[in-house]
Amino acid sequence: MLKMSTLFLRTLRDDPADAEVASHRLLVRAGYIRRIAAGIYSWLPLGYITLRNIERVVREEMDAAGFQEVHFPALLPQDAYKETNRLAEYGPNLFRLQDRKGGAYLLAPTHEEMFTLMVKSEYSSYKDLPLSLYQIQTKYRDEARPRSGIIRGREFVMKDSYSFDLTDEGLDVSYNKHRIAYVKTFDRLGMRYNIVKAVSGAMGGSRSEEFLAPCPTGEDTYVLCESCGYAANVEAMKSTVNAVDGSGVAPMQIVDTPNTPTIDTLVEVLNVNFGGGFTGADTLKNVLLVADGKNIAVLVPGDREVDLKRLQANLPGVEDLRLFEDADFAKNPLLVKGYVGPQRAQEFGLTLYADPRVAPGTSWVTGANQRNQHALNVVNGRDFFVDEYVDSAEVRRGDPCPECATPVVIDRAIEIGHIFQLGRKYAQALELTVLDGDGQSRVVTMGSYGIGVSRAVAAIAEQTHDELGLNWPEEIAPAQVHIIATGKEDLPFDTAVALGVSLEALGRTVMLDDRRDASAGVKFKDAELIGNPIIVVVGKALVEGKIEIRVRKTGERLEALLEQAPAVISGLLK
RNA sequence: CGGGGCGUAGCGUAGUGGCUAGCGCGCCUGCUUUGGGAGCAGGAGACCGGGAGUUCGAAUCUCCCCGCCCCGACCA
Repeated sequence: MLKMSTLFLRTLRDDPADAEVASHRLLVRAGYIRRIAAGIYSWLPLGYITLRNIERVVREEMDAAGFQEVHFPALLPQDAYKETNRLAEYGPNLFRLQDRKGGAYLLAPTHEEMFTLMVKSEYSSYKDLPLSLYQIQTKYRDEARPRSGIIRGREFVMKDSYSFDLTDEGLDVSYNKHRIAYVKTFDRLGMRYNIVKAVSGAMGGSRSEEFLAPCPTGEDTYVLCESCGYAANVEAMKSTVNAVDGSGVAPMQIVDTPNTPTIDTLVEVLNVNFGGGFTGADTLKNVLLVADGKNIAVLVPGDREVDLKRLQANLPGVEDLRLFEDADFAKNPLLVKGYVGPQRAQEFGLTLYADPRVAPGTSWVTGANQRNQHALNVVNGRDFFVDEYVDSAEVRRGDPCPECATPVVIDRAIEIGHIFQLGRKYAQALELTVLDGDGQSRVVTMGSYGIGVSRAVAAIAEQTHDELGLNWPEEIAPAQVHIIATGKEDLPFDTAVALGVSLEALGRTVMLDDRRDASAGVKFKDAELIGNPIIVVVGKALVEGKIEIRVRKTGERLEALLEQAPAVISGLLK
């Protein structure tokens, strides 16, 4: 029983000045966490109990799925990460350090390498597969910008699992087992979430999904089709636009459009000089970029921006992507800033990418590659030729669902889990092979699966809090029942202790506010701030032999006779 | 890394060159109080983020550094 008279806890009446998002504010105010440095937090008793409750649920579900728990050090030699090139890939995001002999170490940002090597050193036969291992470990990433309290820290607790299979079909099975285990886990954690298609990215691999907890303070943007259930990270959203017949379009025509370097100025001049009815959507925007040192052009409708994240995610292998700068224009005098058109892209040495919205046969107004001139009736496939179609335009609310064409909604969310078919990249690099039934050496295929455990504390707080404070689901609250004793006599305090003992005998976790010097008001406020699901008040109603029960989530209040109280309270919980 | 904001007691804050740096919460002592962050009285707690400078005099002005928060770039 957690007794508040001795609990190491100090709640704050005021919001901390350096906390903005609700989870951060409330976790600090309620005495769960304290900041040590940017993105680095200490856990006080209430916070640590909550964190361990989440760990417990995660562990139980992983074990139930037949995955086996191991544990690696957070402090590791750099060697393995060198072999997989992740030292370079992580760059400055990696905490690096030296031992006294000058040996190169790091604080692990994730553990693919170590798991791969561990399996390699123990197993060598296909008969040992499939295998899934996991750990719950502290990870370190030197984020450029830690933010939102515990949502994005530089030190965080993560559950990471890895599956090992001989075949692609086996990987699918392992992947699906993890997916099911994750659904069970997040359901038990009382979270609202969507399973969303994600981009596999440079790591390769065929399948990747994110578990996103919708929340306005989240960092991820995703699209959701409320009709068919399609959900995707904006980067992974597919636009489906069909080719049209452009054969009837009048020939391309070059017109003078003085001082129209932007879409807005162009549309204005078009409407004044060339008849009305033009909008930004009729124009074609030619965005010039440098991709790993190579000049490329991306075509999007003029009323949309290029989403750089989305573009990069859909250009596999490209590591460095940036917009053209003045210096780049200076080096390429044929490319006229503000008047670039795709008509001579290949001639100019540009690889021409187009968003699918710029479909074959569509006709556009675009730059004429001459200052102060634009071209009308520029038809894709007749007047310019796209090298490759790539989803790159910003995604908007109302865009058609790729599965059923219903307008999609866009929402923000916190990523709480990610399941990912890694394929053979790590096994190949670190030579994890097994012998198959024919005695042939085969590279193992892997999956990697993560749950942000400490982040889940914040995500749940974000989703469940109200204006009074935190408001935990019962599986993870510091205690299921929060008993408050009021008054100055011994009776309510003794009664509260006895009630707590009875509840614990029924398997319930109990927190008891037995502070003699705190007023009832303080105890009520603290109980609401701390956010345990059931608040029991032992006080005034005691003269009638009753206690008062309040359900934190609903605000519902009821009374129970003392002798029936344990059963009644317990009955309110799962 | 670019842009913006901020750094005064455990927390929230006032104080734009001039007395001993003020207030609220919290903390300690005593009395009173005990169903919605109680009252009175007394008290402890701050080299005003650090350094250098300007000045008779700096929390306050200047420069440098450090730290924190927000937006963006980046990133799970």
